[in-house]
Amino acid sequence: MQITRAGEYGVLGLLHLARRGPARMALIDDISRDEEIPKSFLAKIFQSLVKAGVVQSYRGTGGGFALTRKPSDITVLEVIEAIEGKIALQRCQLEVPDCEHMEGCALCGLFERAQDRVRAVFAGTTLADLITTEATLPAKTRHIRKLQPAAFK
Amino acid sequence: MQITRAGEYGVLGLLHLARRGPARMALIDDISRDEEIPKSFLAKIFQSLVKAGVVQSYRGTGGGFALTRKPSDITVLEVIEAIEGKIALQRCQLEVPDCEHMEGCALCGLFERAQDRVRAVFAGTTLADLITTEATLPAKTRHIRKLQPAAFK
DNA sequence: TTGATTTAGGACTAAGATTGTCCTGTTGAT
DNA sequence: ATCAACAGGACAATCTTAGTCCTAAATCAA
Ligand code: FES
Ligand code: FES
Repeated sequence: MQITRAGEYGVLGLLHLARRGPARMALIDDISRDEEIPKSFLAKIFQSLVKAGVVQSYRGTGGGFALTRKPSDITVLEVIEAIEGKIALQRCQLEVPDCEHMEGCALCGLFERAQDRVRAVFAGTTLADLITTEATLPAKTRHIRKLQPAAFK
Repeated sequence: MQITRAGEYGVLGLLHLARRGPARMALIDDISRDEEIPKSFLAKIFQSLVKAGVVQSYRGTGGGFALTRKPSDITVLEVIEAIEGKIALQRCQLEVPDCEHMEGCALCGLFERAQDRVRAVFAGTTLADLITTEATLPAKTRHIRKLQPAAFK
């Protein structure tokens, strides 16, 4: 599976949360508006993130979502795989492989190596890293501009 | 775009050709049968490879397909991108980006880095490499078993 | 307790991509 | 001429993506 909008929206949504600072909550409605992500789709995505334990949800008035950990402890890999399932460059690389050329095929090994590289890149990047990078980008071309970074413990 | 069956079939088809040795031709019919790839689909795929200059086609009786270069001069990247277009982990990475979060978004940079790694892996592997790897795999689990490797000049 | 607010979860759908098939050429050899 | 083979386009079935929508459940507040 490739990285789809769902994964991208998930990371962007969490970045929004991360920029709010520790334990600050945000409504789906607000995130959706600020990040320009379809609301009901984002709601669905955040359900996966709750299940994966990346965020916690609170219902009712004054509720919303909050990160369960510091942004520097949440990797992009974790977020994307929580939403899309394990990253696989090709069907042979899935948990239950469904490629009929299976069993030690040379090509498979290559796909696996490539996939490992991708996962390593994502595993080595946290939400905090992305926020830091964001700060180095020219302000007018930066995607998220509604909130300033805040300190996490 | 992820690596799809078309790309996989393309590489497998070329490996078949490579195993035949220099300038030996093969019919779509034969490749299709030996590699267990749907014939008309493979025919379509090979059209792209002809256009990309990786193989040459000969029509009429005694025709078929032959590699235009040594297997050690054909990279997997080249083959896959000839068939599927440029490898992109995500839509932001396409030639004409269609992501509305564009313009210096931090996430984009990350996707780009991951994608570069993938392309590097594929760019660093040739058909000859795959054939060599194949030889180290246990015979009964090897995918392609119809032909033995032959020396290319 | 009633009602407003907010997430949870499932069913559903439209559009697009993938994975083919099929038919009609075109080219070349005999 | 005729047969063998690729070329190319139109078409179709299936799957995936990218959502929407509706009902329920939890929570808070008056
Ligand atoms: S088993 Fe699918 S490409 Fe090797
Ligand atoms: S522009 Fe699409 S994720 Fe950055």
